Amino acid sequence: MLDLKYVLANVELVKQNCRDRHVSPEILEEIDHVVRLDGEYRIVLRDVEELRRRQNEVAQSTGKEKDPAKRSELVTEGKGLKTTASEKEETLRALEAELKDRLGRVPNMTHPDAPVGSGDDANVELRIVGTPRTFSFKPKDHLEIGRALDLIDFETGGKVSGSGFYFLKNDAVMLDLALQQFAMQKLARAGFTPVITPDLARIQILEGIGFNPRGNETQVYSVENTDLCLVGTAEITLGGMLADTVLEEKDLPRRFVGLSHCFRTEAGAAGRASKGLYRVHQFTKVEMFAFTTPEQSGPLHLELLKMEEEIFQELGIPYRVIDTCTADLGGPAYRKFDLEAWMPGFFDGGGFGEVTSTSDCGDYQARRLNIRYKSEGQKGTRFVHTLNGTAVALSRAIIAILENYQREDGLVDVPAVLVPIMGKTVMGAKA
RNA sequence: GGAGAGGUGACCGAGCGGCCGAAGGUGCAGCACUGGAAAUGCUGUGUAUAAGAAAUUGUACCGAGGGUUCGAAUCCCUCCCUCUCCGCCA
Repeated sequence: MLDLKYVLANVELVKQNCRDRHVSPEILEEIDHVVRLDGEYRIVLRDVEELRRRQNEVAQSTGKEKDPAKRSELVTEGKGLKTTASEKEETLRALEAELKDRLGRVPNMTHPDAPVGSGDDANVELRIVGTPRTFSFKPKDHLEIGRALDLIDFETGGKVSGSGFYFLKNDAVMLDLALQQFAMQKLARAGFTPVITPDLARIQILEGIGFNPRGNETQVYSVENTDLCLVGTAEITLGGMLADTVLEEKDLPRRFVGLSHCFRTEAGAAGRASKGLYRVHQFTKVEMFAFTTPEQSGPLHLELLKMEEEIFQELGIPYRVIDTCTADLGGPAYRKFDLEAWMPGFFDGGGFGEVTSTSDCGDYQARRLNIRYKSEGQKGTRFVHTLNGTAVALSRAIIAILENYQREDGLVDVPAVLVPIMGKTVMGAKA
């Protein structure tokens, strides 16, 4: 959620930002509604506060008044005030709810260096690291490899849970667990606090992070008859962890690395690059999350990106770094970098596929989650900045490893850094 | 799941329906005392929001949401959470 005061003072900037982001035209109208509603809200608020002031005054003097006649006069006035006030308060509440609802739909402002535009043409490729391997044979995609080596079973996933679900088997299980270990250990060493989070979270927390659990285009599974949703990422639970708290500046930045299962309905994603493990309803993810001061967020964003790059460098997988254009930023993101790994089976002849991303969300999430910090010797509090970044999304990392490390004999080499964890050098060999 | 107890400020802990944004303590900050420190004493110490140059003043907040009342931290209802005991269970 943006700062209401900021929006009111910068209506044109906020609108231009929305145009840059190619959000739907209704959002631009929301901004006008916000301005209008704020005006109405202030007028009613003034009335309500005046009524309450008088109410308090009357209530106090009633208590002190000994003369029965005067007393009952005051009681009568108090009764009247109560009726008027409660009506006005209802109006006020309605206005406030609508205001917040509409304001919450407006996306975050954008980093001045983020490329403006939409689509892959507008995304800026910052660098390519590593060289895609040349195969002396025709490389398979991860689906073929997975089937041939009995590593991934989509048919059974479909039978048991529906399309988009799968069973990992045999060495794929070991690979999945090894990647979790690898990422967790690396980040713990780098000063991130390891956390295993719940896989469900309250609607309110989802909304604070910027998800929309309600509505038909939701990406989120909800649990019937509760206010709980299956999380789409540990970003939700990690961010929610400190909701409604006030931190000390000296404790910032705080870095966490969380593990959770991630559930996504992928509504409306049919037809998009969705082969095999690339777009699934459930996967496991190791996620970085940080709470910082406004001054720290920029540098820390680069730190998260560096971690993501190191992980893929150590795994020996070529990748490129994308500075995400305005239209592809999610609502809460102020700036976002994506890592796209080389996947030899991605389309014919290979291609880059997104494997991780890291976002600097500024105070957009902190405002609605009410996460603040205070500085020593300074009065008042400020909202923290939040950042998130994927360490490893297991599904897509597995694609990259299977496809990049496949051998002519059909087996798959284990990346060197994972050998000590997996305790073997080759995957898929019959025991 | 059953029975009971409880949720108050950074923390502990009082609180008769009006004088309670809330005693007292701890912690923290400043000042005094000291060669310096400890101990001691004094003073101050929530958040948000509106008005104001500021001092200050108004409003809201004692788990959340409703209700009773002229007036609720205090009474009633619902929900959430924590603790203890019993049952069940990975």
